[in-house]
Amino acid sequence: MNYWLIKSEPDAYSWQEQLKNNIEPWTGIRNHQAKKNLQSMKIGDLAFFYHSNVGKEIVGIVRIVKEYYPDPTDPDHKWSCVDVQTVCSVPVPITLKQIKTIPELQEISLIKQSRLSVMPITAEHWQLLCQLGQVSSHDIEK
DNA sequence: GCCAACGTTGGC
DNA sequence: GCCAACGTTGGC
Repeated sequence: MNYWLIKSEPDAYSWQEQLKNNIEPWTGIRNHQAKKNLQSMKIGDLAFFYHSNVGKEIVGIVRIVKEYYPDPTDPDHKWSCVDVQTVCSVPVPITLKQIKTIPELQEISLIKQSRLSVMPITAEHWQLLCQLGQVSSHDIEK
């Protein structure tokens, strides 16, 4: 079981839309490092849903429900995507500002590689972030 | 293969 | 709106 964080600009695709859609193909990734991360995702993996640019906070949790397959939005058929399903909202959204104040979280890619849109999160960081967001373990059971 | 110029992301 | 950090393109 791996943990991830995926970014979306709410102007382009927001958590509110994700709540409505429930299952959504995570398309449009056009960066090699992000692609590598998408490729490593397994069914059942969990990912934080982060609002970049507007909000700048972790607002939800999704589960990977379909592994790496060709991105239908790529005319060149070079890039791929995964499907994610809504798991739950984060009761208390975790802001970037807050993350920056926590010494244990200074190493996460969200801070160290601010441009990366799909990144791994360690189990330790995942647990800590869940505590901060007051996500109960009951919320993320299958 | 190097590097300058340019484009994009995303925080501030 | 600005800018830092990348990524990409194209001339040499």
